[in-house]
Amino acid sequence: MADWQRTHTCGELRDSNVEQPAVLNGWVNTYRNQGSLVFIDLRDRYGVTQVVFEPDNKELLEAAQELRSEFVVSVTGIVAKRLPGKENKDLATGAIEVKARSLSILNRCPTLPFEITEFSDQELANEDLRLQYRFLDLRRSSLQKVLLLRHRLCQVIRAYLDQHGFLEVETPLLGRSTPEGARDYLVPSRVHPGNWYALPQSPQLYKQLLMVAGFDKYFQIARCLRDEDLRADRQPEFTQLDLEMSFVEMDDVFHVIEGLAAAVFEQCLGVKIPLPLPRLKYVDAMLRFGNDKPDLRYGLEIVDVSELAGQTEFQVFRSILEAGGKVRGINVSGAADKFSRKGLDELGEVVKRYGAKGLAWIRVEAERFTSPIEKFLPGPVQQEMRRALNGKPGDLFVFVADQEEIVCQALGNLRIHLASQLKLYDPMALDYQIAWVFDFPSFIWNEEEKRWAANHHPFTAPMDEDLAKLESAPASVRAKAYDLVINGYECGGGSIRIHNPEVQSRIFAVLGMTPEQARQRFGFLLDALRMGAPPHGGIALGIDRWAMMLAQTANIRDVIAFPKNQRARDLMTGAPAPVEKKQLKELGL
RNA sequence: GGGGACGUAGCUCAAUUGGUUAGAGCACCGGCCUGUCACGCCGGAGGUUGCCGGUUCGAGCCCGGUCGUCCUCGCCA
Repeated sequence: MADWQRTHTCGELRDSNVEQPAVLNGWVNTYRNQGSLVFIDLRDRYGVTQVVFEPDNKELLEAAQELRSEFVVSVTGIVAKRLPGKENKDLATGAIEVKARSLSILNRCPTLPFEITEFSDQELANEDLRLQYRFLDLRRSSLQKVLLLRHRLCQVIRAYLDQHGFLEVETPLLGRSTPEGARDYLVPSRVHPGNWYALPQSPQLYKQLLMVAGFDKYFQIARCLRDEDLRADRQPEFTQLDLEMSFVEMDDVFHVIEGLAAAVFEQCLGVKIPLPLPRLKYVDAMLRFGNDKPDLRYGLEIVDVSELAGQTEFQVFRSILEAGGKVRGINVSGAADKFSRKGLDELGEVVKRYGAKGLAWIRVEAERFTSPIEKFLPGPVQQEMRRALNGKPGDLFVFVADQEEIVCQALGNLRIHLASQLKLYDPMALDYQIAWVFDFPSFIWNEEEKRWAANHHPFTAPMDEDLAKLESAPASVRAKAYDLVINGYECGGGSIRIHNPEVQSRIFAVLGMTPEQARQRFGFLLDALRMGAPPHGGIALGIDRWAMMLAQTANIRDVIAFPKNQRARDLMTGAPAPVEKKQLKELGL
């Protein structure tokens, strides 16, 4: 061992180490020069330890005075109890300090583009600057904590699934493009000019083939790539816990994942998740929350008042109902005096962003309503309305009338907006409302391409009782598909798969694929289904989003060591970047 | 591709209605300091107000364009 190498980390020295010699390696976190006395806080990923340079060794003191933030140093010294009253209770190592005997500067550091040390009252530097120098940003303790949490998450998953008999298997990154679904990232083949690999959107087909091969419990922590536009919770490459089981139905998948979720929150955060998790049908989620991934940390449920609206004299309501639309509302409890006319106008702007024409509102008072539409509401209807929305004096009712899809979108997003504006939940509380959403429709109509598209993916099994309606009424076919929702984020999704080649062929047909196209694209799957495929199903959990939940951040870049920016660029390396002509030539491009 | 927000010192921000030499804190440099811990005190340096153009006696501020970043709609089986 070289004489500069550490004997302890910067987070481990305690009272019990007093009078022992120690060598610490780390970064100068802060530097305090008092003339004849220099203190430095030495930092590594385990913690911070105070080192003191005293005047008895003039040469060493002078060397210490050269130190600056983020120098990498090795300090040899003796662990000492701090002077009485000088302990630092904010520091795990705060009872002691290291009295330096020698100092070796392993590397110097210029003034950095931004400061590493985080202060509560100082904003972080711009994110693009921090992404450009991600290796510096990652020195921040809050990011180190997040990556630690993410590591713990993956360790808990591996341990749990191993204990439950799951086998971790890797599947290819270079595969075949499947035109259904997201846009593929393509990789040109040098050996086969004009031919292309696609990077996987998910290991979906491979894991099904593993089931056919008999690996009845499989998992993989797999990178997935989709060439679509980014969001605060979406990166072009992301990580899924991909999992599949044979001889199972929905409840079996739910059971495994519920146990896993409980283990994750217990072991990562010490939070107990009550099981079984609540289950919500898709139609109910859309009705009550306007959203298939509802945030269940707060109320503000949506109530259908179409029938009552039909009994009013309000032409806006009546004409929309006659056109087959819906009128739905939310009781914003106790909010009657929290919104001025201007505030209500702003809520109207929110719903307009989602296609609604406007927002009707009622302030609930003891005896009557105050509202621009009050005069259109007969007394008995007002009483019924009050009852339907469980209105009390001081409440605010808001309504959107439109086609059902727009009502859901508008009120669903208004609900989210209101909850945030009225602070109906604490984003920093360890409050996790986890639920299953199931009973999804199998197909959605793609107006642009004038065809049915798979709502989940084309390998999702329809409900047995809906099989007969596959060709005659695709819209009414429900799927054996399910999503796992945490605090308003879709954190997982899966399904029972089709294991019957005929059903699979019928699905391809509904999706507008000719048998020849189906065979050309998915022949290997159809063969596999013919050759002894067991019933199977599974799920994929979004690891990045789980990490976001654990870390309580709304930004996916916070939980990825080297993320892309919103325009899919890596600001640190500059990728994507041009390549040499020679490289293109080799690829026949 | 559409909508919105933002861009001022190395960093975070300020700059009244368009009006003097664009300020502050942190960081940086020099000096002082024997118990600091976001040390303190004194002094100093640091600016193409993203970029281009326009309006004006005068632009950080108004207008047009452009670049960049974030949020969002579309998209994400």
